[in-house]
Amino acid sequence: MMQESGTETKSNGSAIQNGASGGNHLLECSLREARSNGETPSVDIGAADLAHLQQQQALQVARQLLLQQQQQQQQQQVSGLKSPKRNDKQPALQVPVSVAMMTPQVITPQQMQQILQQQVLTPQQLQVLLQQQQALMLQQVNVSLAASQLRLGMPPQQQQVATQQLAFQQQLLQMQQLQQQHLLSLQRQGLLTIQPGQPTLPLQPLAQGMIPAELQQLWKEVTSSHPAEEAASNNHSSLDLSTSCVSSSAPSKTSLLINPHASTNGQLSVHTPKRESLSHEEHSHSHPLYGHGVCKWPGCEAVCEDFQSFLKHLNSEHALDDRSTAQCRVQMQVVQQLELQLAKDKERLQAMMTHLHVKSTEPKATPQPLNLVSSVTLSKTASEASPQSLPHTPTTPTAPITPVTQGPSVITTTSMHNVGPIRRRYSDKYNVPISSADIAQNQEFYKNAEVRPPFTYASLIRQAILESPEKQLTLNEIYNWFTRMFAYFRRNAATWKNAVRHNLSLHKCFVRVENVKGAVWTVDELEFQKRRPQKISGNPSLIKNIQTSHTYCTPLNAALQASMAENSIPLYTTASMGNPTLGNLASAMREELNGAMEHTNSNGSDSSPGRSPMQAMHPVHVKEEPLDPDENEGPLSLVTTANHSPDFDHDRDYEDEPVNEDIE
DNA sequence: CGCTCCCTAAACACTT
DNA sequence: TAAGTGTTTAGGGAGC
Repeated sequence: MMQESGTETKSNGSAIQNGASGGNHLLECSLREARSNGETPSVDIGAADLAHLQQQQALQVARQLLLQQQQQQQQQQVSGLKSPKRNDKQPALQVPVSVAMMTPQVITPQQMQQILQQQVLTPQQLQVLLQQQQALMLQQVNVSLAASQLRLGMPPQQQQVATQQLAFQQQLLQMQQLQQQHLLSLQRQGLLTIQPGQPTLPLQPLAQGMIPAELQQLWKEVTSSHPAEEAASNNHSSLDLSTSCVSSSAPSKTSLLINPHASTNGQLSVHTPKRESLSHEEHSHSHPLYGHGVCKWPGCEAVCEDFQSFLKHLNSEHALDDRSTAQCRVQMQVVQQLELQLAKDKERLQAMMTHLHVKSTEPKATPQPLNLVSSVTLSKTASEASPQSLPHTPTTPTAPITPVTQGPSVITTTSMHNVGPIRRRYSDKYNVPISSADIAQNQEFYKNAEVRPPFTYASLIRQAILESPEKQLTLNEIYNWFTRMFAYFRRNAATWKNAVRHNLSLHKCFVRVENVKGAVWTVDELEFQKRRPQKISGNPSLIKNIQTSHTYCTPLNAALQASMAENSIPLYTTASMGNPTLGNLASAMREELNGAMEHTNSNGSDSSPGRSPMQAMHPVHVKEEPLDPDENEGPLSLVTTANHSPDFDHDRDYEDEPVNEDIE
């Protein structure tokens, strides 16, 4: 029925311009890529810095204990965050290290030693304290996350801040990695032994009042029994420390100088006072305790002109004595606790990933959730996420997640690639909002698992087209996109291809543009938006989650985004293709949701002020085929970055598979 | 219950 | 002629 008019519309629509935002797109993609790789824009953290971090932790531990002893009970849940305002112009996460330095604590080296020698630092205590500190950091991260989520609605300056916060998060990750390396090295050296039975404490949401700076101070006091030297090193120390601690908060500013020498996997302190080892390492300028002209002994940071002087300093100041021993012990425990914590976090991560992967299958009450994922691809996906994880997830469903993710019944193709069409799946998902996390994850997931994506053909087609540099694709290219992005579509080509064609013809939102070489398909965003409204209306949960800020064509990017928009979020506009960073993906998604909300409210009245889908979107008359049959790389790469899945490469498989057979 | 969406299947015409 | 591309029609499930 709509056909007739549709046909005409289509031809007309083709006259529109082609919102080629390719340039932007690429740029942003590269940005995203960088971020997604965990690369910190302007800052690097060296092992030395890591060492500092650990030192601080140790200090905190020690001090904490002292306090505990002195005042019986500690107000464990101190006022949450040290840094109240995150939205300030200042990098939200500044750790007042330098400030702390000026306010010496009252812990003498003797005290510290005492503590250490008395074994006051039980693993549990250490862990608690460490966790508290970590919690603080996590809080900071969360805050920054929250900030980033709001970014879209922020003024430019604030967005910068948010960006910095992102950088901070990445640094944290880096630090964790480094710490891990460090721990491993320690283990190798036999300096660290892990007690298996050690209880692990749950990460506490609220951080103790202690801040890194204080720890730093503590360390200082404990270690610096040499006023003169301390004075000399003070400058440095404060600088270095700020580096290690604060760097994150002000990446751009601080621009940490990580000395290359110090990049020795953080085999710091533990390496200590062994002369043999010293001489051993003498010939290598990369002494773990020496870097950047500074002694890297925990809390020391004495300036040493050259390696020789450093050795001298090391032997004289950090000889085998009680103090050094105590410090070493602290360090060991710190490391140990960190390791435990790391293990725990890893476990948690596994569980999370497992849950996310399986969850989609849960709702279906499928006999074998795991099997949903094709045996072939599963291995891949699963292995990435978690080794053995998948199986036990059923139990994990947590309140927040499970309900939300419930919708998309994943149809397994595994055994059913012949079975093919499973209808209800779609209906299920329609009303189920897909969380950003889901999407992000699912993207990879669908690429590898032969699970039917919970998106309509229309949305997928649209996404495919929008992701292409020219915002237009030939039918064949669309096919390719499907097979690349979804393992599921590497099967039953006849079926889904027919569906694709059907959708292209049926929906007015898809405009066919005649080309010299043939025809390409473009998206008429307006039309597309029009048909969205109804679906979403029934999505209370979605609406609930939606916050505010209308986003104009937020920068959602990934293929998923489109799908997302399709399924639950109407507002998606191409104009938004210009996209921010991966880090903002989540926030972007949220924005998307917001948009959807509004859209819903306005019920398709594509009146969103900020966006102008048509302009940005509409295909211009195409005179020449933008993409070669095999030019899929173009759109593909975009997708890849967009998906923030750096490892997109690994889904090469799609190429060898059916794709070829389908595509001549 | 009717409407609308969406999916799948398939027939048919046209083009390459 | 075969294959690919587009268009239509039909039937069915599902949510509102």
